[in-house]
Amino acid sequence: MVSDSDESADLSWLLNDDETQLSPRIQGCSSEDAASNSSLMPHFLDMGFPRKMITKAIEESGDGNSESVLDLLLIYSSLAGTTSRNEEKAESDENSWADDSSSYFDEMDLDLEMAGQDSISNKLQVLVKMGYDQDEAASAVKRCGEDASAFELADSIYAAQTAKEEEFGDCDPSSAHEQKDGDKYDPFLHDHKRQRFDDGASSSHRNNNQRRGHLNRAYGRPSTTIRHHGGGSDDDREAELFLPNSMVGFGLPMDPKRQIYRKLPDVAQGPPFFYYENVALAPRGVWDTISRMLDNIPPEFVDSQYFSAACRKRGYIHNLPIANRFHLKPVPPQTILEAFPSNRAHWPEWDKRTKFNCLQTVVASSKLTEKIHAELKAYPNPPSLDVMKRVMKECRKWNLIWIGQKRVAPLEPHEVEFLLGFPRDHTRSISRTERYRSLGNSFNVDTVAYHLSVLKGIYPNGIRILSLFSGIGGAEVALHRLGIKMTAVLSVEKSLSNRNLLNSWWKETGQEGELQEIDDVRKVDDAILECFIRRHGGFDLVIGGSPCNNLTGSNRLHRIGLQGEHSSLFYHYYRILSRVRYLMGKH
DNA sequence: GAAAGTATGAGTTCTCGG
DNA sequence: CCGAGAACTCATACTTTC
Repeated sequence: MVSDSDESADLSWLLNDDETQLSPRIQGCSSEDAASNSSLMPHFLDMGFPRKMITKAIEESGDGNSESVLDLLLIYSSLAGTTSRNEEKAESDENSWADDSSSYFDEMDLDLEMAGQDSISNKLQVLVKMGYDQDEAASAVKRCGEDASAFELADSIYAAQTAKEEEFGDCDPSSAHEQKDGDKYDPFLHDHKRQRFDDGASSSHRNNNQRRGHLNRAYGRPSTTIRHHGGGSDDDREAELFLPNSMVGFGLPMDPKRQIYRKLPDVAQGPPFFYYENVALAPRGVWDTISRMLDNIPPEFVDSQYFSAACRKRGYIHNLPIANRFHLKPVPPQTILEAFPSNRAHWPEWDKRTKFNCLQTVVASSKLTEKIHAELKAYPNPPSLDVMKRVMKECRKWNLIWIGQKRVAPLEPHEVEFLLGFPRDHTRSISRTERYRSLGNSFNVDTVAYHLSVLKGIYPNGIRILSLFSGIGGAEVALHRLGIKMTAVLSVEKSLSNRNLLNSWWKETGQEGELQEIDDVRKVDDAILECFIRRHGGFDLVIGGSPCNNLTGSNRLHRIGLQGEHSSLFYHYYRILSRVRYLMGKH
């Protein structure tokens, strides 16, 4: 859920005013002094990084440039699994950030090794608790080795079970390649054709071989990513973040058997629960960074085509339970013609689409649809293969529907609302252009509701939420449709018209809870958070999707990654979540 | 000044035939 | 296994219209 139209992000909260003059000054003096005197310190402290970590990062960065310092901090965080949550521990434990820089990485590695080495009996116990057979668990240990984490072991058992199912099940191997419309759910845990994400080194790291070596060694620990253990030794490879071939996440409502089990790192245990969303097809390394910042939790990649008649490939990082999810009712139409039956009469046979592509923020011009109409009128029915191909290309690109003989048109705003799971005319209060933009930036309600459904049992008396980048209120609508009462909502949204829209919806739907709206994530500080926590006792859920403008392929001009003007607001999501955890721990 | 209209690819993965 | 082509993507900048 993003409102990015006018969201101009600067990084002033982590930069100093005279940051440009900072580097020569730091280079001039030596080590600690420069670091501790640096005015970058308060900014990074504010983000929740431990003081010693920041000192180390400033020293190591050499040039004192805030971006490279931030990069280093991200790496350290991933190595140490450190967030502001264990800030006090890190601060008080002198050894955790030893002054001897030469031993720094060794210590990190040691810590991680220790963390990964639970006793075997403990792991077996966990697996049995997860519902696995003792024998299955034992043979998984044999397969994966004694160092494997409980999560890896569960992965292995699951893969073995699924392999067995496919071997003896009723799957027709010949149909395995007919998954054009994605009705075959590859359990992504043992999909060998998965796309590969970068190893986590951002472009600014690529020329630093030494640093990258450390990164490769430590990144993708069992606790953070799924790792394969094939039978042969050459099947073993470095753990990396993968984008699954079919994005079914941790299981789908219509396929309950394909659930996976996961164990979250202790630091990630809720409450507060959190839920973060962004585009799945981001530039290399982006999801690695986001995952590292958010407790090293692997993203759940889901294509909303499994929930509606439109594709929407998104990644979600959250610490919600994943057992006993349920589907929002009524289940929306799953194909284009089920969604818009009245268009069937005009739909030519040669348009084989059953799903729309991703609903974006702008729609086709009338000039284009007129051109298509003119072209089709000039030819007999059916048109030549060549014309057909050209028309279909435009139809797919712009999600056009057939509204008359040889006539196509873009979806109406209320049709987009319908496909995304919003009530009709949810966005009627804003201009047509703005409706398309806000809807294109929004959640798919059914998908998000499926993930959030587990909260219903946990919070029968209602939840208190912090909604960042609220947009048109996809999270709120999802919770409302699930029948989860919102006792208090702190919503942050840049666009005034979207804020008004959410406010109207809040009143119209008779919400009893309190809705507080803020216009900028950069304004969300401890004072605001503490005020809410004092009034309401805390937050149960921190939810939001930060701007994707600099990540999406649709952006031809500024697809520059997480450091982009808009997408860098992700760091505020991280900052605010960290502060919420810290402040709630204090109370 | 707000709203609507229009031209503007790259980067990456997927597909399929050899 | 490999390579060429198809397919897809929460958009931006500028102009025109109202």
